[in-house]
Amino acid sequence: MRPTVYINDLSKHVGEEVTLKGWLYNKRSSGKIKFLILRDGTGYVQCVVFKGNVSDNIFESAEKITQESSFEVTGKIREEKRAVGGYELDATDVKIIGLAHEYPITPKEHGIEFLIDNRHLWVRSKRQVAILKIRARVVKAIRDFFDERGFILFDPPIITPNACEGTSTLFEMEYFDLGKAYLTQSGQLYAESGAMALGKVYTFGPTFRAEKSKTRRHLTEFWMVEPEMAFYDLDDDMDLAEEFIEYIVQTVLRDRAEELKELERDTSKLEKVVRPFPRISYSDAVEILKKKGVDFQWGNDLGGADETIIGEEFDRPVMIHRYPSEVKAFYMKRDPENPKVALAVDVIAPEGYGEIIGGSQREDNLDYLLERIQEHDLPQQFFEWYLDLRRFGTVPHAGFGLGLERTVSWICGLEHLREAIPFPRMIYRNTP
RNA sequence: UCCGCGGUAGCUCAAUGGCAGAGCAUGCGGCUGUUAACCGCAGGGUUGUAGGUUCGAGCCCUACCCGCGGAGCCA
Repeated sequence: MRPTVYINDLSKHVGEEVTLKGWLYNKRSSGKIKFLILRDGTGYVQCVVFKGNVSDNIFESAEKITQESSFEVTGKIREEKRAVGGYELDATDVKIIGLAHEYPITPKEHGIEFLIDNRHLWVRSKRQVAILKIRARVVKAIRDFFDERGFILFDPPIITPNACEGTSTLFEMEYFDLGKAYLTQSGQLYAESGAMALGKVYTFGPTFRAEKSKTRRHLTEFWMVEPEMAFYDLDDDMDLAEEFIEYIVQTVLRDRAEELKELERDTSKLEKVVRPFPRISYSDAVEILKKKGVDFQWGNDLGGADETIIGEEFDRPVMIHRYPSEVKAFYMKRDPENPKVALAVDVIAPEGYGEIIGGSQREDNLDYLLERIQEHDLPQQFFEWYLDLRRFGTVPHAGFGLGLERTVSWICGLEHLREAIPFPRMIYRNTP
């Protein structure tokens, strides 16, 4: 039943007769010759049906097959410069498997809303296939990067009893007799526990935010990878972050060049993503904004527009460190040399793609951490286990979180984050 | 929650307050090398909903519904 030959293996079958199975991407015809573009998920190949070469029945099948109908086609493979992909199949047999009736996504342009309504079909289109292949490669690059460097995968729970950072609005549920529970917004606190057990760990999974964000940079469900390392300080954290980003981008450039071309991505901009990345302090960033005429007060958090302005100053991702501790999470360690700032770092992607990494050195002192929890008005009883990590052999440690969809979006040069995940979840949409 | 924009054929969009249209898709016909093929013909409409102004409303006014993008928040 399963196909014996896939389109991306055609170069090994030149001169042979093969049977391919897939769907009709598009059809063009000219009287007694028909061109059927078959796609099978691995590629596209043009199948030529000449009236003289096949029976009337088979020619009729080629005649009535519609866009996105599934079919199998048999014929000899030869090299052909005129055809997309460089190979062509001279059909001797065409069998329709499932005839499609009025496939809604036509070769002409569609609005994003309509396409999202038909996301289950939209994933078949060339552009979406390219994006999804790049996403899968980014995921593998992430795993390879950490696995090769001695990190251990450490899976945090998705259902949590409290808001990890106490800030974001979370999805809430009734958890049996135990009261309210929430979908996780980050695996980080749990990763810290893992780092104390295994040294270097990373978590990788979906996270959830119930914020009513309606922008092209937000999803309510998105994937995040969060490494956490014992005995790392902020500088070590930044070293790792830039090596990590360089690795992901260079891997995709090497292994997914064809897909980037399909997306018409300007790869010269990605080629520049090599270490070292510029590192500036928050205070330096404020100076840049002021020089650019932005009315900005030291102490405020950087907004999306501010990040874009700073990002445009550099041709590679920029690391902004030492933010005012007031705007950052309770677990971030304060700079011993300046308690007004936290040992935090955000990595801003170029070309206006914004924050792709947020990280910090964690507060490892029990008393300071207790103060932070009180200042942030957090329920201490939920954090006792987290405080135990400071009670029993505390060490300096650091980590960061990288947003998968924002990274894919930047590498692919997408207009909107929702193309970077198979089934995006947004504030007013949970279908299909 | 606030601000801005939008809703017309299956899809993308036109239409000065005066006969509701085009391209794509679909159906039929033509074409032996097409590259979002092309050429001809045909079917396809409660103009988001409700009300109002007007001789006449897709267009102007009011309310509502839905969507989009931005702010805030964040990856």
